[in-house]
Amino acid sequence: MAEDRKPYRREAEDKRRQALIAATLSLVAEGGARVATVRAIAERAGVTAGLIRHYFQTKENLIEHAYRHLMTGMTDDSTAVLAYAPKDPHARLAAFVAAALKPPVVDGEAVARWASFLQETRRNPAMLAIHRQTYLGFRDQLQSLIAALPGSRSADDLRQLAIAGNAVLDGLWLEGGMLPDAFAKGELVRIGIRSIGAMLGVDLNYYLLLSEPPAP
Amino acid sequence: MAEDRKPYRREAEDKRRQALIAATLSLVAEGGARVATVRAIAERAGVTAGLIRHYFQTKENLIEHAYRHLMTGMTDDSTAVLAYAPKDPHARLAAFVAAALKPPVVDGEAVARWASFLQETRRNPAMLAIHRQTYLGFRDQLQSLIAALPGSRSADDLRQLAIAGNAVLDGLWLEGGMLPDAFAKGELVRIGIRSIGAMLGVDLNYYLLLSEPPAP
DNA sequence: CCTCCAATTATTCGGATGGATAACAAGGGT
DNA sequence: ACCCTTGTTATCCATCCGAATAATTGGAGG
Repeated sequence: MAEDRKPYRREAEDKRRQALIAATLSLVAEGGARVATVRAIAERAGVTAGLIRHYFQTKENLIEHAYRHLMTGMTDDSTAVLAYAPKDPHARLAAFVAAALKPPVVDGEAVARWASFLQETRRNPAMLAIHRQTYLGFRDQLQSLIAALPGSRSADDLRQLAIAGNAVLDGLWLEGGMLPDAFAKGELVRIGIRSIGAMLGVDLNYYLLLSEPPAP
Repeated sequence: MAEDRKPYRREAEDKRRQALIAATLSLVAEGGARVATVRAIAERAGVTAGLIRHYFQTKENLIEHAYRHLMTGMTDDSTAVLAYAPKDPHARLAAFVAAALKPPVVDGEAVARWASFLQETRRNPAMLAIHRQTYLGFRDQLQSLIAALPGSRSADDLRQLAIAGNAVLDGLWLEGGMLPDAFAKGELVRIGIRSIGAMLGVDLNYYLLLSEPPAP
């Protein structure tokens, strides 16, 4: 009997966990939760199925880690633009809104991943906690950008504007990802800037042009 | 051998199909797509698993029918209010927005169902077509309500307002269903009315009060 | 160069899944 | 009253799933 045992390298715990999470996310993006089986995940990560349980108590635990990774990553993609944004609060808000309505944030695969996980939040309290945490995190980010605008607003006013602005971004992100060819290039950004500006009583479009001069 | 064969009644094709679709939706709402197996669906519908293939070529086909049923039902719940709404176009729009942001439209189970199906739209063209059709149907409904307002708007303007308004409703519907206790009673309606009104330059809240006098 | 822990693979298990086919019977047609 | 169509149940099948356990081997420490 020729025993051909798969050769392997030992890797750092962190590297393996990251690889398994990445494999999970890519599989979920392609085929939904159905195809993200322990065997498929392991194969994509270049290991065998048993190893998953060595790093995560259960498959659900791996799913939770992948979900948190996905959500914090998307928030980070939106907030990253603030590092290079101008100091003017209007321009900062405009840049944030625009970033949230363009690739890589707006992306069909991201929507598919997000939806796949969403259904799990109903019966898994840990997943629901991650959802709440990341949703409120993004909304607070938006709220602080609004609060930085000149003029004073009541706390209740700020809250309502942040919820509404977040809803616009969510809705546009969703449909832009699901039906990309139903919107012209740049249309989502234009609509988002216009409507959030209208809610705040500010012409954000002007400031967007300031922070993003047209390419020559 | 005591042969206990399950007694049964023959039913009209339509009745059986409806029962199977209803069973599918209720199962998906409770436990996501994972638990909506042919056996579970059949049991909830009071039949045996084999019957599903008698009415639907495959399980996917049943899922498609269930998805269409869900989506058209939700649109209908929102538009139903128009039958009793006043004639004033502002009040009609306000009533429509309010209906879309209250139960039974805003509902955690509905969000769960919707998300479960959403992931299927990426690889199943039939499901994507249903999504596009129902999304555009709802948006067109909103656009026609906006078009009925006094004052003339360009076609492009109308389109942008409908997309933005729809996005607000989508986003609020989503988070209201996912995190019901993160919002005060009536808060979603207030925010939706306020922000869509701001986008249109109209105080919709006034008209909402007109069409919905406070209960005594 | 050896040793030994643990990272990794391999094997096994009980059960669930969707689909296919065969057997049966309900109830309308005549 | 008795067919006979077909709605419905029952059974079987190949496959896959997540988890548990056993067997190996990589590679760091001495």
